Amino acid sequence: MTPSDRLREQALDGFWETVPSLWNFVRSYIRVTATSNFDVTVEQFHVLRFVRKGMSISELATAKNISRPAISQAVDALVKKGLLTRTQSLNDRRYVELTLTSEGNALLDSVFKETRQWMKERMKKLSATELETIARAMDAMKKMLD
Amino acid sequence: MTPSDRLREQALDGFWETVPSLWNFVRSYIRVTATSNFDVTVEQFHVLRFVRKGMSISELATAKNISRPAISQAVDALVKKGLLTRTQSLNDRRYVELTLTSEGNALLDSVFKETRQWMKERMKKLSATELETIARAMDAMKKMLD
DNA sequence: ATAAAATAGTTTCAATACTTAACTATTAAT
DNA sequence: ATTAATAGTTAAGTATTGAAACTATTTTAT
Repeated sequence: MTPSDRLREQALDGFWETVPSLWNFVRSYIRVTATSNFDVTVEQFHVLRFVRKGMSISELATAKNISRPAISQAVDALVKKGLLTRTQSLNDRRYVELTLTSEGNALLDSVFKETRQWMKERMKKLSATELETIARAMDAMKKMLD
Repeated sequence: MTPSDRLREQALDGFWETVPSLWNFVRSYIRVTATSNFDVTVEQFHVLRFVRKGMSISELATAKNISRPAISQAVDALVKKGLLTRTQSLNDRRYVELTLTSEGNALLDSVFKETRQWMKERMKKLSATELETIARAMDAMKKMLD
């Protein structure tokens, strides 16, 4: 085991002790906020999140690892709720462009804003140095995605 | 906006740009490993994960935000697959103790080992300094959970 | 000590979500 | 000009989920 091997192990241990529980914690907060303030499930909320990023039906299916028909049906429900709209793409008419309605956008904005506020409050426990370390660590971790 | 307010904002931006996609990425890898090497869904895999932590049916339901009956039925499926067993607790006979079988333990070990190896490989892109930063950042982030 | 309340889990059944297979419409490739 | 590939939908069957009602056990209150 080389020294840099040991460093990787340490970072990895930290990752597994922290990220899954923290993300689960944040997700639970989103769940409660989204389902109590608005009539959407967490899954529907995440569909809206991906739609705002500009994802198509197929991309959504790949990203969420569920079938295209399942996404198509989830989109149906969101269209019925008035949170997004379908329009045929002009460039390639096989595509359906998903667009958030103003209600859909407002919903996402509201949930995100509230979650961010809650997280910022929790971050008050951290020192300036710790906050800087986190910001730098996040940049480094991004490289694992390429 | 105070200076430490700005630091919190920066750390928060980093969090949102990194953690959801990275965790999703890792989860996808686990999904493929668990479902292709073994006959379990990701959800079932996560149930096994929580069982190994010693969680009861009710705790599992709370942690995963689904109903007790749903967990009870998911446990049924895992018992039928020979991955875990139910036994009445001796201390409090209302409780059902969930225990992984050797097959269940082997499955978790195998998936975790493979995932860790894959992550370690990806971490080779990172410098020693970056790895140290990540390890320290993880410790700091843990404090947000209390 | 005993009745009432609370807790842990299960069963049943109806509602929801998901998958596979077959389909339409459109674009790309040979 | 066919053929193949891509994007999405529909339909039908399967599997997950949650609400309500239930058993068994333990705790609380009287």
